[in-house]
Parts: sequence; structure tokens; C-alpha cells
Amino acid sequence: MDTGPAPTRIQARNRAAILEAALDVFSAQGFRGATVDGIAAAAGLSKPNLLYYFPSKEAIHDALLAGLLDLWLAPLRALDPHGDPLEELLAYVHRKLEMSRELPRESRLFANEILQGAPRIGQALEGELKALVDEKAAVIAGWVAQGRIAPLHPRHLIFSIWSLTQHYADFDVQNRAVLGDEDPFTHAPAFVDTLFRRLLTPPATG
Amino acid sequence: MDTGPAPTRIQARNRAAILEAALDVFSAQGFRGATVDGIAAAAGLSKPNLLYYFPSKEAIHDALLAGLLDLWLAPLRALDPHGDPLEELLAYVHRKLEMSRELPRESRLFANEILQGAPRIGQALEGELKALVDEKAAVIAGWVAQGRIAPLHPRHLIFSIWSLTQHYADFDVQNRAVLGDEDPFTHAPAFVDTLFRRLLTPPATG
DNA sequence: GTCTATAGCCTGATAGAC
DNA sequence: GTCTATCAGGCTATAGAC
Repeated sequence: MDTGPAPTRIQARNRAAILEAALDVFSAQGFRGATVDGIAAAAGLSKPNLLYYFPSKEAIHDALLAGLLDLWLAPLRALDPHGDPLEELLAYVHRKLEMSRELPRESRLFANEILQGAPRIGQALEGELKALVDEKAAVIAGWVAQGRIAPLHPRHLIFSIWSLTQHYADFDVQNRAVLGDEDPFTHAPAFVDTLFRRLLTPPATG
Repeated sequence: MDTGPAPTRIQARNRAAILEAALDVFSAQGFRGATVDGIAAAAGLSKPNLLYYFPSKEAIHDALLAGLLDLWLAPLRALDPHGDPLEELLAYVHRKLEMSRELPRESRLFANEILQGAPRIGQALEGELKALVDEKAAVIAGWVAQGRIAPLHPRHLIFSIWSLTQHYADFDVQNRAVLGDEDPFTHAPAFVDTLFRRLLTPPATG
């Protein structure tokens, strides 16, 4: 009854520790910069032991990216076509900014992958990502057509939300160098709120 | 008269070819992902011949980054305190966007370095970059105080200009995946122009 | 100045004892 | 399941001929 292939508690724990350590290392050093030894050390395992759980370095990386995409798209997926346009979009912006604060390693892992030409998730970008953006861009275009938000290019609006919010994770080192003692996240929420409020609010008719 | 250490025409040409090739390779694969062999092949030289011109792989990378920082800061440096605020800032935005279009490799080289914690240019960020941003942020704060542009956090404004414009270089693959056949740069200038115009224009007084 | 050949190191992955 | 020991390949850099 206990000799089957059911995953042990230890197995689950070690797999999780490996993925956690790998996220640390891959996001900070990129795929090529990372070493299996480094990941194993960070996970508290020996190198061969790590390779008992994952067949290769690439398999660890793939497992991370596969789990990441859904997490990354969730906030956009949550954009409600039947909600108030300005509220929905601002809520999306704030969720994304919160993710940059809480999950900067995930953001950097993603940025590393895109920056180097998306060799491992290019297909997902053209498939899953494009489909979702198409769907939500149509919603935004509808809001524009109804005059409920100011006129703008829906897909570039989405790009601007991605770039502004993820910048606070991906370029954190630079932001801190410029700001000195001030934490970048102290004023970021108010700033992006102001920016998108002014961008999206249609001019008062009269 | 020709036995001195004066650099030959061939020397200058080969050095330039190496830096050009290195920019290709480093920006696409990161420092660790790049190989000296790959750079040498792209430059049309043998590996030992390349190492005759630069003592090490790191020396090539350093030479690239050193030449890059001034180029990268030039548009912000050109912001004229005595010009029209909205015009000056929009001109800055468009210069940066133009650089993303014309020099995407430089943008990606920089992004790779920042993303991985700026191990090689951290000092320049806290020195040269911070000093320039401090200076220009004071100019922007003055414009805000005079009511010539809408109130906002000057340094976060600068962050937003960086992130929005550089996004078109660094995340180009993703943008193209989402847009399909449409070139990202077709509508980018109009979009960022609209965005910053709405952000910066003070509400009409009445 | 440019090449071939190679030294020496690092790294991903495996063998095999326990 | 976990370890020590090690292989095999790829990499940076150098030696030495031309």
C-alpha cells in the first residue's frame, strides 16, 4: 500500500525547495549565468540529489516558467468587461504593481526570458498571451467607442501598464540608486494611479 | 616616424568590428551566455586574434558599457531648463523612443546589466546617473511649482519615461507576438505622445 | 598580427556505494 | 534518497609557430 509511485511528503518538500531556490538564482543571474551547483546549494541539497528530482537544469527552468505564465496573466484575466472601465483598469494597474512589489523575482525571470528573445516561451506568447490580450483589447476598444474612457490604442495601453508596473521590479536597482534613501514603492502607487487616471479620463464634455 | 604606438587603421577597424559584434552577442545572450568564440566569429576573427585586441571577455563588456552610459544619458542631459516645459519633456520622450527603435541592442545590453543587479555599473548609477537625475528632477519640480505642468513626482516621471520607451526595445519580442503583423513602432510615437501630454497638461484654470 | 594547438578550469550530468 | 567521486564537454585564455 505504500510502495506505489505516490509522491512522498519529502519529495514534495524538496521539489518545492528546489523551485524556490531556482527562482532566486535564475531571476538574478539568467539561465546561462545560473549553475546547478548554485541552485542545489541554495536549496540545501547536493547537486546529484537535485538531479534526482529534476532530470536537467533546463527542466527546472521550464517548470518555473510553466507555472509562472498563469500567475502572470491572472490580473489581466480578471479584468471585468461589465465593471466600471476606469475602476477596472486602475484595479488592474494596482494588482500588477503589487505583483512587482511582492513577486519581483518572478518578474525578473520573465524579463530575462523576453529580453533574450523568449527562446522558451515564444509559443506561449503567440498563443495564450496573444489570445488573452486580443480578448481584453476588444473590451477596452468597446469602452473607448462608448466614450467611457478617453480614446487610445488598447494594446499599447496594455503595454504601458506592463512596462510601468514591471519596471518597479525589473529596474529596482536603478530606481534605488536614483532615489537614495527613498523606497521606490512609497510613491509608486500614487504616481501610477495619477498617470492612468489622467490618461483614461475622457475630457469633460460641455 | 611610424614605429611608435600609434594605432593602425587596421587596429581601429578590428577594435570597432569586435565591439560591434560584441554588442550583438552580449545584448542577445547576456554576459554569461555570450562566448568569446561567438563574438570572434561574428567579428570575422579568430578567438586568439580577438584576445590580442582585448585582454579578456570582461574587458570587451566593460568597454561597451563605458561607451554606452554617456550615449544613454545624452537625451536627458539635453533637457533645457529654459525651454517650454511640455515641449522639452515631450521632446525627451520622443528622443528616448527613437533610441529604442534605432539602438535596441544598446537598450537590451543596459537592461541585462540592471536586471542582474548592475554588478558592473552600480557605481555609475549612484554617481553620474543619480547626479544628472537630481539636477533634472529639480528643474521639473520648478516647473510644477510654477504651475507650468501638472503636479507629479519628478523622479517617478523620469522612471515612467524610461520604462515606457525602453519597453519598446527590451520587450520587442513580446510586443510583436501580441500585435501580430502590426509593427510596434507604428503607433508607439502617437501613443506615448498622448500619454505624456495628458499626464503633464495642467487642468485648465477657470 | 594572425594563426593552430592546447592548457586548465568550470559545469552539467552520471556511476555506484550506502 | 542521498552521498562521494568522476566523466565528458565547453569555455577562457595562453603558448608558440609563422
